[in-house]
Amino acid sequence: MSALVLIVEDEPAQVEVLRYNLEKNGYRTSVAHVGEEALMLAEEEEPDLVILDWMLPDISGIEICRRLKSQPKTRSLPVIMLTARGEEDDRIRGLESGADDYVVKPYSPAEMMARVQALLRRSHPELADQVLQYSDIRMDLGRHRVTRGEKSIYLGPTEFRLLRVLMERPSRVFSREQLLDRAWGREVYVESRTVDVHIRRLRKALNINGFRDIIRTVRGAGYAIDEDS
Amino acid sequence: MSALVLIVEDEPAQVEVLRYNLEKNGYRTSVAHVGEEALMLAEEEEPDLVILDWMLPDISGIEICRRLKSQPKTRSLPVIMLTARGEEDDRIRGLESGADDYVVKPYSPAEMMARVQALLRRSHPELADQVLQYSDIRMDLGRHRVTRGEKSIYLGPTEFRLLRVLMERPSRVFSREQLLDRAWGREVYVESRTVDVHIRRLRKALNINGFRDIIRTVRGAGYAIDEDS
DNA sequence: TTTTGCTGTTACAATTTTATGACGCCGCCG
DNA sequence: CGGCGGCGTCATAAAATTGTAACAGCAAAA
Repeated sequence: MSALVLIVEDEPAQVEVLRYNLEKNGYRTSVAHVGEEALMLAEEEEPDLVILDWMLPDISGIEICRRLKSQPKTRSLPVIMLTARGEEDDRIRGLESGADDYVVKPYSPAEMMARVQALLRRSHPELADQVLQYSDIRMDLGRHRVTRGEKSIYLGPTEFRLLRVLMERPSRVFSREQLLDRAWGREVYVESRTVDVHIRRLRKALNINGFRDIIRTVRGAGYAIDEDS
Repeated sequence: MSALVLIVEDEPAQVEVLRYNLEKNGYRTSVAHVGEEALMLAEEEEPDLVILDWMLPDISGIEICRRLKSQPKTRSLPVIMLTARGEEDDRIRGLESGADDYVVKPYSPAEMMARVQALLRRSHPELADQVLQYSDIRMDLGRHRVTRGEKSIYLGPTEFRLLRVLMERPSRVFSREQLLDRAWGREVYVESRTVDVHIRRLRKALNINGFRDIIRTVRGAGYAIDEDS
């Protein structure tokens, strides 16, 4: 199970940027467009973190933050405040209201992700592991676990490293030599055909009960992990 | 999706050279002629890299670079500074202002492309794959994938290499011998008529559902990839 | 118009590349 | 020590790719 992040933001474009980046990093997301909804979802869905826009149609971000921090159930829920300008004043008021961190717009996605991870590490260390995700496959590197859909996938060490290499750059085709380099290590000498066998083992594990094969064979070139064919 | 490169340059001729070369390499481009526009586009369009001329009508390149580097949102946006002369002084000031690389005019397009790719590889490895593009055909070499319009085209290894050779120099006519050299390799001996057959296979794959034939036969000379007939 | 030389197409067998199943070795843990 | 899981290699089956020959069409030259 991965961390659930509640996004509270009324601008659809902003929501999409956040959602895209969060999900790419393996977090689940939930969205509230107005303040009331935010308070409700914070109770109902028990998110692990909230990204809260300063300006909202109904209740101000500050007020929401204050209310979250006054309720026992949501008190320890980390909040990242999203402010339009880096004005000192806003920053102070934001932190006074109990926000755990704040980010000024415009921000870089990487920066935001770093802060999310930092806060999560503080509150729920077990949720902050690095996770690779592609299509319905999830790799939790910290826990060394792979899931597809809801199913948990068991992989041997070599298959795990192999999948990791492929997942780090989805769609890219890796030659057998490149795969040997990256998943086995430079100084190991094994037949390049051995890769075939491990690809086969990986496929077998991944395609457990009827899942579509997600590893693409490129004749004369190598393998890639890919949505289609 | 390919990388978007913002060109900031007031001289139309320079812009065209850059644009032509960037697009040939599969990048999308966006152009600003003056500094203000550059800053705006850098925010609005979220380019993946900026090529920034030193001398501009309004704001100097250095100043723009400084501003880009001072904003959180654009801080990690790689900048290539374009300077008129290779004066040491300018170079130092350019790098001081935060540019990630600099190129002196006159430069070779190949050099510029190499630098663009190097910087992209550093910041967004997934966008740095080499892509050949001509008309509506796209070849993503890293993904080993060819598309025409929205359709994905499947090619065998030889057809893929053959198309690559043709795409690297659109409109140029290659004799069968040249094609054998480049797509098959020097030391292979095969009948030159074999090229015909592979050209046929390539055409068949490329003209999937009603696309116009883009391979031009030049009687007595060879083949070329070309917009018309 | 006829001839001649190229090119387009198709079918097919040979070759190359992958997929798969089996086997034996090795190291680790009980 | 014995069993087990993981790994690399091989042998063989299965696919995909490829080179050629043969013939039909077509274009340009005579």
